Amino acid sequence: MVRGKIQIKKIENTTSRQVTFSKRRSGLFKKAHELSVLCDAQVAAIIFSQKGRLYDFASSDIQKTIKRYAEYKGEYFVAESHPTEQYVQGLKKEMVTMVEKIEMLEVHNQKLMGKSLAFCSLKELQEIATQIEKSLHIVRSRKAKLYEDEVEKLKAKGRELKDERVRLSGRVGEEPSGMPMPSGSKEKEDVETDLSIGFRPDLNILLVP
Amino acid sequence: MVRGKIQIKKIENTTSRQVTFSKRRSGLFKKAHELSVLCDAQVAAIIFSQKGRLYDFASSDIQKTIKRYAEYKGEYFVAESHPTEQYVQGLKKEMVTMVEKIEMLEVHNQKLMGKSLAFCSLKELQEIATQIEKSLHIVRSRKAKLYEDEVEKLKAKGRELKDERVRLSGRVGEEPSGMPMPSGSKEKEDVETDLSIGFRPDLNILLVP
DNA sequence: AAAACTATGTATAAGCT
DNA sequence: TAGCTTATACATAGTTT
Repeated sequence: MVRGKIQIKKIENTTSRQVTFSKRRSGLFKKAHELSVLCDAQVAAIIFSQKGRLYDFASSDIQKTIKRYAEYKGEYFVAESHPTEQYVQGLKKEMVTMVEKIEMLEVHNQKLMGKSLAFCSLKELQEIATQIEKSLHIVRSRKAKLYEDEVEKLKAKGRELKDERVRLSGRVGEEPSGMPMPSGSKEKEDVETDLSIGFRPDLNILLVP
Repeated sequence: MVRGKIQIKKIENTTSRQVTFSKRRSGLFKKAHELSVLCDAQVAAIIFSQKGRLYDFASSDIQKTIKRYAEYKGEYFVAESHPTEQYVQGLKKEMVTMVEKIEMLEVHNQKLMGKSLAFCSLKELQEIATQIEKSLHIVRSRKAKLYEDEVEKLKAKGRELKDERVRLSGRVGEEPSGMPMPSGSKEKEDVETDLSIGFRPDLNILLVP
């Protein structure tokens, strides 16, 4: 039995509040349903209880309704745990960093290639020149090393061939009707010349520091 | 006077439907408000009329409520005009391109600085060396040009100062009781020394190619 | 805690202005 | 079209089971 009209303010008694919540919640959803049917309207209602539990009602698909609301209002609502505007901002920030890095590298490259020097100070030019000289030295050393290795390989190959020839000569002695061999000195010259040709033209450039 | 209980189905009479919509809508919002106050709940209601007009109610900020709903359900609601997955994919693709460019530039830089040459062929080393030599030549030319310009400027300044001195000497002759002036030769020496000091130490480095 | 009850307040359909 | 009235249906606070 209702004693009199109630005040619309928070019900302090927990049990009573929870009961009222349950009753009025279903009443609200019933009214929402009736409104949607009677008047052919799209209705959605979302209720979070004091304890944080969600109750919802929608006359049709609640997602569609919320989406329609978002479009109507030109806003959007995103769960924190999903790829968000925040995430996109992060990507963009990263891209800005990368663009800066690319620009930095390009400028550095340009300077190392002797371009875009118009606004360099003498001091800066000196630093660049020093760096380039250092680089040149390293590259030339590396080239020289590679060349030496090649020469060593060729010499080894030459000795190998010479040994082979000696061995073959011995066998020729055993079998005098073998194919004719060129004289030892000529052969050696030829081998060295042939094998050197591929590198000699480079030597002036490669080995003059 | 209500004749009897009504059927919950669409009201066909347009006027009557609109009146009912208006009445029940405000009734629903009133109930929603009461529920939120009595039970300390977070309540939001969204209604689209048949004509597509939006009416909403929220006990607090409706955006917060919808966002909370999105988080609770792990869903998100996006207006069509907002950044899509497609857009994010585009950004990522761009980033891949940028990463590749950075790597390419870094490798190029390294080679120009004489690093990471271990796997370069002789031919490649030669190309790098040629590039570096070209760069060095350009940088040195530029340095020489800058230096020449500085020297020219200094010479001009020196001439200017000399002229000034000559003029001042003339005036001293007109007004013998003026403040004492240093001797002409001493002054010229001082000026030239001062102006040169800033550059002379660099000259040896700058001009020796 | 949940469901049922019931007296009473509230919402509202239809009529009226 | 809107606002007021009023009879009636409906919702629900407080109580009981």
